[in-house]
Amino acid sequence: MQQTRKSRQREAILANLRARCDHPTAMELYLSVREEIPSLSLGTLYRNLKGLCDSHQIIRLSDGGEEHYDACTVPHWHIKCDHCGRFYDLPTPADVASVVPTPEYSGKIYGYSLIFFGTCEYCARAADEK
Amino acid sequence: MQQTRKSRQREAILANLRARCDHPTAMELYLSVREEIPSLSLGTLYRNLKGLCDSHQIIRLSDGGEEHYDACTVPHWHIKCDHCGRFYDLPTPADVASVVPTPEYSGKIYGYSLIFFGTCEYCARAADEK
DNA sequence: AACAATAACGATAATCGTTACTGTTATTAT
DNA sequence: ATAATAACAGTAACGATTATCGTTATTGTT
Repeated sequence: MQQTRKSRQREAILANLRARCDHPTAMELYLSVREEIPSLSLGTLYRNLKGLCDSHQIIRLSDGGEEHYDACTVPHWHIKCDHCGRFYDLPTPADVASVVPTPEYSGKIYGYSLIFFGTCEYCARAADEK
Repeated sequence: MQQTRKSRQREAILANLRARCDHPTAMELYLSVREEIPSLSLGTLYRNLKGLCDSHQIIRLSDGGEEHYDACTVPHWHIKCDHCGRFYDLPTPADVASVVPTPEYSGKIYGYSLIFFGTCEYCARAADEK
């Protein structure tokens, strides 16, 4: 069995991720949590991220390359910026469940990931200013 | 400049991917194309996959772990199976562009990736039979 | 409160998909 | 045919993630 006991490390990781508005990579999160727990091991971070994902306390965002993590588990959409590679939340319809219909399928579907591609507002603005 | 000349290798890779209905990983595609061109190098495969993606001739499907590739560039949705890890096409609304609205956003959005999660019909059937 | 069982840790090695490098081959324009 | 160089095969390097292992800390039980 895993993650049956509480640990200072896991609580710090989850608290850190919840406190921020970006969608950090494992390394970004690692460097940040290390400011509170300098002895934190990278293996511990990955192990806890995996457990937190498995227990649906956090969400993993994928688009090739590094994974990003999000502590907000309410269904919402993201944009992945081509320039800076970061993920940002998008204003998501309140009735999000009815906007994207679950397709007819003989298997089982329990959720989805919707990632828009483009240029984030910050990179777009920077490009305009050139 | 890249991919200005044609090559037997790239043509074989693209033809192979177009001829199949699954969404193979790089290694699955590699093993398959090697049956036609035994000398094919893995580096050549990756280099061409990258170029074909950049020129929008094929699509890359990501959900952590390995990348999968799809030669069908018409917008359509996928399901990623939790059990076997494979991607499958989903019946996608004909008016797909109007189903998912492009969110209000001050950056630029040019497309999206919609991946449903669940159990594919084959794995779901196998589980029922136990 | 001390003890025993073991989940979780820190440190580090291993894994593995992907990318980069290097000398050779093949395509394309002249 | 020739020259320029894109693309290749083979292989080394890279980097994010996972696994291993001996130690530490949490938790239920005396």
